[in-house]
Amino acid sequence: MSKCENCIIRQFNSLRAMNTEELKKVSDSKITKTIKKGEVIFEEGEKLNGVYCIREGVSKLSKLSANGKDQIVKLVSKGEVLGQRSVIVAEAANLGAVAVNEMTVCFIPKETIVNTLHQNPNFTVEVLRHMAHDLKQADDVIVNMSQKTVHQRVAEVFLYLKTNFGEDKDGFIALILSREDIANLVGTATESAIRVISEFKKKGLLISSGKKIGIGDEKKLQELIVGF
Amino acid sequence: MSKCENCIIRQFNSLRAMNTEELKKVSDSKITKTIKKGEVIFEEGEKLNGVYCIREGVSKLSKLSANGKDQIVKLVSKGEVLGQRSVIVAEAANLGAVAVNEMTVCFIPKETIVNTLHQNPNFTVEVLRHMAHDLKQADDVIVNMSQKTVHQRVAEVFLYLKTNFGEDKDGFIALILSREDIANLVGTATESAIRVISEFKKKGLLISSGKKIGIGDEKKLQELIVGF
DNA sequence: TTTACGACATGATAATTATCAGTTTACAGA
DNA sequence: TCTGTAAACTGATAATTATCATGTCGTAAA
Repeated sequence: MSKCENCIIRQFNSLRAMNTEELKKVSDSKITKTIKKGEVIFEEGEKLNGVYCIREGVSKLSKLSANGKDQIVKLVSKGEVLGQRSVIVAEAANLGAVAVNEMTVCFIPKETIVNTLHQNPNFTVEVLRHMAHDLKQADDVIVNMSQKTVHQRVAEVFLYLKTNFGEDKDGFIALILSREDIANLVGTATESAIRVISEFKKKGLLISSGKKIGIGDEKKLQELIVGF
Repeated sequence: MSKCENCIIRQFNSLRAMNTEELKKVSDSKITKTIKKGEVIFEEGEKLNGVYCIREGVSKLSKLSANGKDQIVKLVSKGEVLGQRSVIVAEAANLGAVAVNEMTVCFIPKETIVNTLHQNPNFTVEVLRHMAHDLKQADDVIVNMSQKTVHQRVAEVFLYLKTNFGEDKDGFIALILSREDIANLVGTATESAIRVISEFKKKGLLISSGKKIGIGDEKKLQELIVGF
């Protein structure tokens, strides 16, 4: 079993504020699991017994709305921690988490987290910082959702995907998402998302090959987002 | 000058986790101000030198979007603290704050907050709890914005206003907002908001007299929100 | 290879929402 | 009281987006 003390993933999240002793506790109590593409990590409304530290892969956090479709609120990937919020406030998960691709995660029981929270102020402040960052991002998403058109939001999603997940050698975005996922991320109907993508392809703003999609003209996409 | 130790407002926010000594420091360093309706407390992008604890009145937190209108992200009122997020991560304010009505606030310098954050874990955890709550709410707003119609969002806003700000003796919501503010809260054009309000009035879902608006049929509004 | 199915795609149409233009109303200040 | 101005409102129309219906394509299982 690998040791958390040596895990480089830790550098990217709040666990880096833990001391050696605390990390040892985490290491001893953690359970590493692999999760297949499409598998549910936890459901909306589920009580969580711990958090999931992502070593590999990407998860979508989404919420089902009354009309039957689910809105993807955010994508979470390598180095980030899933379920932190719910564990801290000790309430049921507000969002559901599903694996977008094959994942490797470390499950850390809530006791380990909560104890450290009350004993190590540095850790608490670090978690607070992350949460503050998430909150800012969420506020920005609210503004985007309510003030931008579907065209602009689609453009934004692809630039976001590029900067956060990178490109392969052929210039396609490394993270493969279904059109439906893209639509759920944008907050629009799947058909609408497909239409906009086709339009962007025709105009050279995007390129694609099968399910792979890449940025064709980043500058034009940027211009489109801010409004011609 | 009134003492923070005796301030009941404190009971509602994270300051209640401070000890006597810390509260004394806050009390000594705080500046009480009154802010007139429509006045700016801080602007989007401004560096904050402290937080504002609201003793009286309501503030809207909003963000200007490229198309010229600003989206109200949330309303903050008595007992809540403004600017916490920006002070904690030491970065410029992401949202601007404007007084919706006459306000009384206590300005607390950032040093006082930051110092306590590093010294009193209970305080930090309490702030974290509040932030976690805000994050959940923000996530819910994202889902509402992208999945609900303008009609549903208008209905939701009025129920929200009723539960959070109460009603006067005639059954009107205690907080008076302009139609433009309501539109900015809903994330729609002012004319659209006005039209929906008129429609709801005709159907008896809302009642109104001048700028005052009240709930006419709470049950029907609820049904409308979840989708008949 | 054939079959079946799900994801992708496109057309036609309807529903929702924004925009523009103009009118009425409320109300603060002269 | 009169007057000017901002907010509230209404109508007509355009733009955006959703929905339904249908067709194509690729791929995995038989």
